[in-house]
Amino acid sequence: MTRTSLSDVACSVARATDLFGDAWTALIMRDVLVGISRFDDIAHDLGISRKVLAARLARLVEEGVLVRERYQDQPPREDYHATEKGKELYPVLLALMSWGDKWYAGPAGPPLRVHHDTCGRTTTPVMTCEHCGEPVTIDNTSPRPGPGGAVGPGTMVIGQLVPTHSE
Amino acid sequence: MTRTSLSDVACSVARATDLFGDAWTALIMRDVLVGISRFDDIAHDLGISRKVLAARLARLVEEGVLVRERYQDQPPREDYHATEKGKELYPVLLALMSWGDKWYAGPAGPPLRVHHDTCGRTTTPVMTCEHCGEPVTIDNTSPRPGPGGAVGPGTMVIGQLVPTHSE
DNA sequence: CCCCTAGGTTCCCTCAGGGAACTTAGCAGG
DNA sequence: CCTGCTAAGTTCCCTGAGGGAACCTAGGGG
Repeated sequence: MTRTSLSDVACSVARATDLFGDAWTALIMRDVLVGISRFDDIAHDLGISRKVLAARLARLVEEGVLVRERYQDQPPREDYHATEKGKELYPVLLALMSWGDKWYAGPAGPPLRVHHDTCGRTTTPVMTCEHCGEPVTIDNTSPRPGPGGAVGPGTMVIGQLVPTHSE
Repeated sequence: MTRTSLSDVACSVARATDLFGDAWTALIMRDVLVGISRFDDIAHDLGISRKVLAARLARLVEEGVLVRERYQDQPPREDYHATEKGKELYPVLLALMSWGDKWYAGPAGPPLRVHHDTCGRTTTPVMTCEHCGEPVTIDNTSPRPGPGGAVGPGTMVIGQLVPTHSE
């Protein structure tokens, strides 16, 4: 398939998707971030093929999202931990989880809750503006061309939309 | 491949990933949300195989994320628009974009900026707690079992982690 | 001596994705 | 009238990625 590599496209969604837009990668990151760090544990937890898991982990290490660390010497054993870059994928997982909770939770409610240690409450995370703190939605934002080029899939349209009408 | 359907797993990340954890789906949603609504336009914009695009659109309509609407009668032509459920995927895209901007933007900066109409500024969206408004990160949160069952991949670990030590 | 554990690698098979040609249906031009 | 264009798919064949299970390697332990 060669999966049409998207990393060269001038769109950060495409770049992120090139790595993260894989059924397993998100779940592997969830596991690692939640504390499941060993190969066999992840494999068993997800029911993923060991071959695919090895490939995904190698890719994630290569991308600097995970690090492979030796946790004992005799015999040598390695496990995986999130780097800063990896930890910052947490909001993506939260966004996915919130959406899944809202639209797919059964009558019993969501299978998992997130406790916000800072304020001591169960939280539903919200995407807000760093400046005003108000929620950011599709309806109260508009795309603008950025400095990093405005060509390629998707971005091309922004150049057409914005100058004419700010919709 | 049958891709090991994850929708039956008691984890909202897995459920969302089952739909969204696909290289193309995120990009299709980005296009539709940004105003690219016609089949040929999306196909051309993304460079996606028409066969796969038809399949993804059908799936998204089936899931209630998009609606197929007739925009002219003679000849009959249909395009695609996001439902409320679809629009709420926007935070997921924003999270992906923010992450991609931070870690993959070239020296020129991000290819696209988001203008927050509410406050009139270019925004970097942040995941915050709905209660206290403070940022939500992996380090200041802890997972708790929810009402919707605590079995299945990933969730099983929460039950082991939380009662013993809140790490 | 054999087996166990942990972290992979190798094998074969199937099926999803890529790419391009074909289909359908109305309208437009010569 | 015949040809061509547009938009939205559908069909075809081919490749290669994912699933599943067996195998490999290296250090302990009984």
